[in-house]
Amino acid sequence: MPRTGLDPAAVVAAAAGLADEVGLANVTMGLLAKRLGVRAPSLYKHVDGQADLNRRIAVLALTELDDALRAALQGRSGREALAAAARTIPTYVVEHPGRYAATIRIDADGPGGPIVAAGARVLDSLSAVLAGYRLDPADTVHALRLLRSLFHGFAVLEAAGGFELDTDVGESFEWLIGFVDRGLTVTAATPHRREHHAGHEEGQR
Amino acid sequence: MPRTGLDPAAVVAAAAGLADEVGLANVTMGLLAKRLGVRAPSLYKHVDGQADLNRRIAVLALTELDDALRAALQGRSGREALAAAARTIPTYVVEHPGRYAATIRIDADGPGGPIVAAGARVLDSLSAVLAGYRLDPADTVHALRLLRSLFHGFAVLEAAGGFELDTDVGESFEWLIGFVDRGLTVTAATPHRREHHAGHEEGQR
DNA sequence: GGGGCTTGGCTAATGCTATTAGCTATAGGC
DNA sequence: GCCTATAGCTAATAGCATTAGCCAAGCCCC
Repeated sequence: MPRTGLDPAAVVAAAAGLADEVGLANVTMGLLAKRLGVRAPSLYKHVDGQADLNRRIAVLALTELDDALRAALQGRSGREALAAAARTIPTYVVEHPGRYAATIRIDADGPGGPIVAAGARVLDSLSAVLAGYRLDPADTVHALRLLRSLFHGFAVLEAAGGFELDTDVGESFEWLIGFVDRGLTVTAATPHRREHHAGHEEGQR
Repeated sequence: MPRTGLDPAAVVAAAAGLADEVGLANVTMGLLAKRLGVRAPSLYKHVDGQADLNRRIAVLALTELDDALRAALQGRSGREALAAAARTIPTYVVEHPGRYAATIRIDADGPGGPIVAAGARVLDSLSAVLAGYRLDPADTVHALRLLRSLFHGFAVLEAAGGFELDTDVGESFEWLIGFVDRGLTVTAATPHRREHHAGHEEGQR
């Protein structure tokens, strides 16, 4: 039994590739082992079972996604940056559906965990998009959540083939970017008009 | 072996409840059978295996969600309708995470399938929200996709506990509704200015 | 009211999955 | 050139979905 020279990174990379090819759910230890020219139990010398494997794929995916985002944002700002970021995410999801799926079905990972850290870097990159709009600081968190929800939702629905109608998805995408861009622009111009949420503190000021 | 009086609907209902309690992934045939006071193989007399069960849960969830949406939209329009719809979805997802999860991990279902039909009804309800804004018809499809992506993304992220920051999620939610409402209002006022997508047809006109 | 067919429930068996235990031989440090 | 840590192996266990084949409960119709 010759040493194959495996290490955790190689196992995770192979698993990620396999996930993109056959779907995350179909990545069995046996199949992955075969891909690596090894028997299934040997994988446990490198990763700590399937849950751990999923977590590592998720970290890989978030890291790659963040790299792609940073590259796309290089030298852009404002609407350009927004469009670039918005395009990057669905592109990644379509190219690497298995990897991205791993980021969704995470089985918890403490606040200090590597998944959260990798996710935080992605959030930082998205924040960079917002920086160009010079929002009121009080609006920034909300806008960030808007972008996250929107990009995530759009990417997932597109990857799942959820848009049945025949109107071109790319066209919707451009429309959507324009919509958000205009919205953020006027938000920046009229900073933080405090919405009277559900009746609290109306009246004065 | 007394007849228990099961039928497909009862099995699906039990499975949906179980999914909400223990998570969709942990709904095993054995556990479901135990819940129903029956042995696992007996379930196959009512349901065609696990894939079929998932599909049926998805249809149930989409139907319930649509009912909730219609109820919430009764007598409302414009921003009121938007807010009501937007609130309904995350509420449903938080209350029925297992059921909603089933709608995401669907393993395809032909264009005529019941899942697609149920999804279409939800889309119709969302369309009703847009009706109040009197958008240019050319904008409607895009706006619909915006709402879907946004609501879906927000609901999933909230249910997954994806919003780490300490700023109140409810506050973000109100902010987000205001953002979309303002955006849709101005879109209605300046109908369908054709975006020059990616460089095509600029110049004249 | 009884005979027969439909059918919902059962047990037993198969095959796939992840995972653990314990062995062996290899590669690198000295 | 040995010694040790360890990458890989085989064998075994346990949980899962699913199929095959049996049996009795209940309903329809006479």
